[in-house]
Amino acid sequence: MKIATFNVNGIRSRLSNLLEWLERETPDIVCLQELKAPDEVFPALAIQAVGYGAVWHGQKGWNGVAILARGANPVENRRGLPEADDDSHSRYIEATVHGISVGCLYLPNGNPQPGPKFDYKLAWFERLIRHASTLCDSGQPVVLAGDYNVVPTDVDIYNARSYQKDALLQPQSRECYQRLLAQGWTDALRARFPEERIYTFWDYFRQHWEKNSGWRIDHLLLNPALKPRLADAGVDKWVRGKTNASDHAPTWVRLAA
DNA sequence: ATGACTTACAGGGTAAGA
Repeated sequence: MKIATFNVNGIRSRLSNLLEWLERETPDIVCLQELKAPDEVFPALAIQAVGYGAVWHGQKGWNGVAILARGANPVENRRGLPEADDDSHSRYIEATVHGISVGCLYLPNGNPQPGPKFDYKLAWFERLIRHASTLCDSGQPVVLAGDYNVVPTDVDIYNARSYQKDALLQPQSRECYQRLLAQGWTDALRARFPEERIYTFWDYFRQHWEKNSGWRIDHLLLNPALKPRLADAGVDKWVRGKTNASDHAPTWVRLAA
């Protein structure tokens, strides 16, 4: 079973790229972020036509998350994190698929920092950490996947010095990520490749894709009930190399059975 | 310090991304 996360940077602008990737790689479960579209225009029919059921949580203009399942309909457990009734950002959706609980998240960027956007990022992260604790200990297999907007270490970006003041590299952001992992989660890509530089995002500027000047910010976290099934992990870089690509590439894990 | 790109919203320039 292959589970992937993909920040599409606009589901309408990226639909043909998304469908091409789904048909070529046939992931079983997909977490999407940055739909940038209200719920009523989510392209459910086109996605269904290539064999996927979906649940989605969008909004006008930005943010937006969805979970797709090949040959199945995800059963939605929640939309939005607990304690976030006044949060207008669509950044979290959770569903059960093939016996696995799937949390799909789009963590706030937080730039510029310091400032209100960074405060919002850290507050959102704290709510995620509290909710993740119950998921981690549930005894059920859980994957928590998405665009975390955190560069975990200096090995996870092509040039950490250039971005020392960026919200994604701040000690507070990294400390939150480490506290999340300390609950018992496994960062699947880093577990599969303990040393290598692996990137999941290349911005559109200065030919960064062509020069492989990337960042690792899309993560798949497995709880202890799921970790024993981790068989492989990777990044579908070919998707980033297509014309009209998202600035992120699909990032995935393969599970036994 | 800024801008380099891209998307959405809107029908032009601004907000947002990371």
